[in-house]
Amino acid sequence: MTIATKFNPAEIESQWYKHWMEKKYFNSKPDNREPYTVVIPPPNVTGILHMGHMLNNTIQDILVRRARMMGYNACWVPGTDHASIATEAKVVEKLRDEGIDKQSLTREEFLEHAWEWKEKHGGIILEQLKKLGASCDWERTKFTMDKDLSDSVIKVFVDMYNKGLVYRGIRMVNWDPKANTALSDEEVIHKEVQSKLYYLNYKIEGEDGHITIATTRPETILGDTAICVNPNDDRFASYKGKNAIVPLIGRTIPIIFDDYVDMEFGTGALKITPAHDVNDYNLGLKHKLEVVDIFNPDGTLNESAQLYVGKDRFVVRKEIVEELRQKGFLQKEEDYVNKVGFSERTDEVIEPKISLQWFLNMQELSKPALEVVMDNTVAFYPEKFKSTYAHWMENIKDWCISRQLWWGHRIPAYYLPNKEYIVAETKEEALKIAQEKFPELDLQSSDLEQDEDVLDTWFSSWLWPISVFDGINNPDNEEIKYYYPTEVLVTAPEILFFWVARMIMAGLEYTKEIPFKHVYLTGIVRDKQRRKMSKSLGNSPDPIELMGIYGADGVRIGMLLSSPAGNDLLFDEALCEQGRNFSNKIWNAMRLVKGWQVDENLPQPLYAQTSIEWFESHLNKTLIDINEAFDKYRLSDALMMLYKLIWDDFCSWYLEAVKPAYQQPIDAKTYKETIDFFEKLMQILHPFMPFITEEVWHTLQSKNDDESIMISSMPKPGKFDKNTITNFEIAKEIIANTRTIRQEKNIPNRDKIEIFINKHNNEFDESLNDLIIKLANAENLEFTDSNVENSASFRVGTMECFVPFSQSVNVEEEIAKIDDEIKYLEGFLKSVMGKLSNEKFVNNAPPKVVEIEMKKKADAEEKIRILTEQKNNLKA
RNA sequence: GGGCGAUUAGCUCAGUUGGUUUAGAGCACCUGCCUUACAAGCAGGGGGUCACUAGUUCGAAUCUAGUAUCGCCUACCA
Repeated sequence: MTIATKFNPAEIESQWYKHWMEKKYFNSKPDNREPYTVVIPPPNVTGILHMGHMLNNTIQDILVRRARMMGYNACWVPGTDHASIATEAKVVEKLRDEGIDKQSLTREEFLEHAWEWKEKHGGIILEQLKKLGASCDWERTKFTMDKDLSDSVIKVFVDMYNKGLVYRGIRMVNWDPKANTALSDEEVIHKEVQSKLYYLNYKIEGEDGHITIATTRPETILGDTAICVNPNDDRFASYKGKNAIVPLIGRTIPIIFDDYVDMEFGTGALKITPAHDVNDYNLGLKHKLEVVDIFNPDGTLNESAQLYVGKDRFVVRKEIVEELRQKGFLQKEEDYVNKVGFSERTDEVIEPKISLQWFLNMQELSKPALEVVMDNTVAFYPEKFKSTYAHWMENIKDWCISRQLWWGHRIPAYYLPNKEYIVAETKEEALKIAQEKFPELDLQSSDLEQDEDVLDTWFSSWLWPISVFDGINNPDNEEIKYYYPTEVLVTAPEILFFWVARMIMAGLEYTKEIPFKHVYLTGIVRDKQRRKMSKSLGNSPDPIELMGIYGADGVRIGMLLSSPAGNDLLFDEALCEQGRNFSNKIWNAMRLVKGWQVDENLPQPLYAQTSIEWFESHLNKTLIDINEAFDKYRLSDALMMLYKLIWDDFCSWYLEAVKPAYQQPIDAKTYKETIDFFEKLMQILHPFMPFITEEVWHTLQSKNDDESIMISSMPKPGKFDKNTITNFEIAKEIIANTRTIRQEKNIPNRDKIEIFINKHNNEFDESLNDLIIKLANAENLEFTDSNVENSASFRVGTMECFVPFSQSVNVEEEIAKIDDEIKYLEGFLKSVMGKLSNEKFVNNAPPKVVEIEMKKKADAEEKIRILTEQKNNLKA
């Protein structure tokens, strides 16, 4: 049997994935095992796989595969969300390219195009996840606009309306003039921008004087309905009861007084535009000001503005400044840095706009959702996000849930000819209610007009852990009862509020239970310069290409190696390279083992027996540590422990130790143990590197078609013996030291050396001799009570080891080395003595600590004694 | 403006309720090796007054306060 010297992932990865699918290993049905449920954070249908998905889904797959091997009924539900704004924008753009204007289509026609687009592109990302090895139950794939999920959304909306939580109202909302829709506060990103502060003079009515205000938005003066000053500001006291005149349009507006105004800022006088600024809006309400809305939904000026009608707000800003300057209203302009809101989806500058929208009252919903996180019923990993969460939940505002779009869940509110409206799950039901409520109207179905708007996408995502199991429509169904609450949600901290918090609220409201027990927050994937990876920067590698180069296993390892929970991951292809190298190391270890001839009659050598005992203990101990790391979601730690266990301990020490001489056979017992160890290591590694582990597991020992590492039982840690591990460590240290001596003294590896050990009262496990002789390539190992002439020496603990060599010893060099060691020990001893000579330490420190210090002292003194003696011998 | 968090080796990070040989890992780096599993490798090695200052303590990377720098969240100074 010949095995390629270089591991080639491409060949095996697709083959194994196909095999797992055919065998339905990813599929889950309720049974009597304990469930381990994970719902995928649904990527949106416009997306293609990026590095953030890679990290996120790798983590989920690791957790799910491990749970499956540990005997849980693991179920990972995949799916996508419909992404109202992003998808609608894509479809509109595509139609425009085809020369079709959205406005020329009916809602139904447009939706047909949208569905067509979704069918074509919506599944790309899920297909890409398969390349990564994701062990999702694909038969459960959901989409937020599937019939059952849509019904859930509508049902919840109606229910919340009936409970008085959903209401309709005129509010200042975040308006995206590009997408032509309102947004929630969470969809607005505030950025600092360089802008200008314009000082404008408003004439005082019936006087010669003027009052100067400062504004960053001169175009909004056309919507001004007051000027406001602080009542405590003496400069403006004389303006009480007077009016000002808006430049250019000559509107007369009152000068009002409110201590909201900051006397220190600008001129101390503030222009009030209630229609286009949240604060102004509130002041407007308080002082009963007129509201003049000067903008069209697309950000151009409307008739109410009187001037510049039909022109874009930013064009108008430029032009109006010029006009104001020319006509003498502009006193001065200053550079100014302020924060401006941008749409998360379209990057358009948000326009605060008064409009009639649907809102969800968050006050009551947020309270229990805060509690369950604070008391760790829902545990956050890392825990630090609890405080961020608390801060948001304590300052929560109502959620604007309506969007002026077509793609999404249409709001089930039906308007009647008398301007009343009915909220109901279907038009028929609405009609029935309306007929009962207003019998005098003699209503027909055709009299009811459904609200044109759709719901925020998050209004469907927040039900995800419930709705994928149809728990809203059928609260008592077998699946929701079995799979819910889910185990862990793996997601990015960016959507803690958008999504995580709201899922907890929905979960508690509709199932009376938390939706997940743990929330694992991953870091954000950045490039080496700490920039967030983004399409516009072009700094994100294509994951599919990466997997082609390094293998899916390699990329998975690369993603995980350096990404502790909650810390941003500075992605570097070198990490994937490390992953690939690891694959290759495993591959070659397999080649070595598979190349051995087994001789049934050969007795097991002592060195092999010792090594097996050690590795068994060491493996068990490490497995305990790995399991602990998993319990704390410290996945990188777990991986690193495993990485070292395989590379350093198994390959570099164990295999080298048991490896038979060139072209010699190995004894059957050692061979079997080695295969066992190798298989166990592959099983422990499988969640991290599913493909290569399956391949190696099958190659090591032929398995039948119905066996797979992914459904095998995860090894459980057995007993380990501390002494066995410590003794082996001593042997390793002796061997490493002899290698250093070889290098220093230019003793070729193939030349045998001799080793003499002066134990100086130490216990020494002589069963290690055989192993040391083998790995140090020694002729023999002897014990001595005295100094060994003409040799290089080193110390392991308080044991002295000598390696004689033929050339004459450079005494000065040896003495210098010993002096260095003594110097270090003396410094060390001094720090120990500092403690021990301090009465307070001896009296106050726990006896155990004092004891340790005493031991350190004794050890250091003994070492110094030995070294000094050695030095004297050399001098003699 | 408010809140949260960070600062440990060239880089990315551990350091578990203050004490375990005067700080650990991976990568990178340096030296020597094509030693028949692996140069995508092997063997060995160097490298940090734990941001700064003061304090608490017998003892501080770890606790407290302040300073500096950075990051994230949040807010109505036009």
